[in-house]
Amino acid sequence: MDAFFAAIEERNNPQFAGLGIVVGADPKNGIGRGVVSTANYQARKYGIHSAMPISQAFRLAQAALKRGNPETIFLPVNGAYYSRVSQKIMEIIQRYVPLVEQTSIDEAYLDLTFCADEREKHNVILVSEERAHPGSLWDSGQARMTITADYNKAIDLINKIKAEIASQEKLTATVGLGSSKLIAKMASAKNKPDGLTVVIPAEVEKFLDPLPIGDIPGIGPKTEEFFHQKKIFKVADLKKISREQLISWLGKWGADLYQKAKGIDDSAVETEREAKSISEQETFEEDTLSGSFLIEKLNKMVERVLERMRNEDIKGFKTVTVTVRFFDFQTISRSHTLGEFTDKLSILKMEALKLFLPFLDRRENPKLKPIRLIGVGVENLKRIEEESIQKR
DNA sequence: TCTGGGGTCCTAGGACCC
DNA sequence: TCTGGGGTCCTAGGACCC
Repeated sequence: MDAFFAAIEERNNPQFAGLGIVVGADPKNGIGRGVVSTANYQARKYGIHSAMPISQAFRLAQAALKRGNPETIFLPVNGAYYSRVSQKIMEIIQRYVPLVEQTSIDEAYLDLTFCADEREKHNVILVSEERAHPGSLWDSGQARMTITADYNKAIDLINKIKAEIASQEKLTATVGLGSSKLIAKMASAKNKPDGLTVVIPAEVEKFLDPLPIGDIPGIGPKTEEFFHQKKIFKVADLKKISREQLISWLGKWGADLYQKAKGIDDSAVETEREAKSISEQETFEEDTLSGSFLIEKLNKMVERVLERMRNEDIKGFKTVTVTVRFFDFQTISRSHTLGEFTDKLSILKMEALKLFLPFLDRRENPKLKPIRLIGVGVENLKRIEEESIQKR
């Protein structure tokens, strides 16, 4: 979905038409804590973007206004409402596509292989095998025609879904169509907003080669900087590095990246993905060492974690983690794994407190640094009673 | 400039077991 | 006196994603 949170606010508030919209923390006239969640395209013109400190966004908006640009509206994140809109969109998609993998509130992979009929499916398999073993079939006109027919069917379907999202929800999406999740995802980063980018198998390398390595999902600022030091800038440069070299630099991820640089990705579209952890955290308006304040916050978070656990039908947890971030952003976590599963509030409260208390004195906090954030989480989750597993 | 909140996956060392 | 190899689990931290 394009600028999802900001687009929803814009849709619901016609009086904001033409204005900049920034959804995120309260800027409090420039002294607010927190970051931008989503900026609409008008606000992006001023250099405002996701994850930017809200104070900086506020200053950019002020400067833009002085230059004669329209006003910028700052709005809080209404997560519960955005989730409901997200659900409606996923329902629209599922009316057209049986296999859908939702990866976040505003993104999903759609398996469109059913757009090929049996005969065509056979040919597509031949072609993808050919990709791994280059040879004659690659340029066969028959194979290419088949793919074009499949892709045209898929494109028609995508346009139908886009049109229905637009008419039902008044929102736009940008879609990438490709022969794997990797290619679809990278294609969907192009032609925003309201776009559709199609990369047919024959053009995968032509598409990837000129892209900066940072466009590959999983390459973030640290890995990008590492590669720049090695004079590797484009996917075409990355492709020349041996598998062994990448593994020695990056471990397991290196083997994965070696495949990705060549456009190879055989990961499946997974419909059922279950959360492996549940956590809550909060950054305070002011850094503090007040025990009564922090313990009260901790207890509230523990209650919310357990409530969410129950709402999601999770029967118990084994591991508790407490996170502390100090005023200087140093972040420390402490965790403890219990001998058996539990869903008891008293136990979670006790365990969280045991992990947290040392941070209030010199045991875990020798310089008594003020605390900026605390968090609580549970993992090692049990979803259903053991008996029902047996029955299934 | 001053850095949210909710997640996933990977690594590495130590304990422990056979 | 000088201590293997392989596996699993726990803990802490870090990179990354939306």
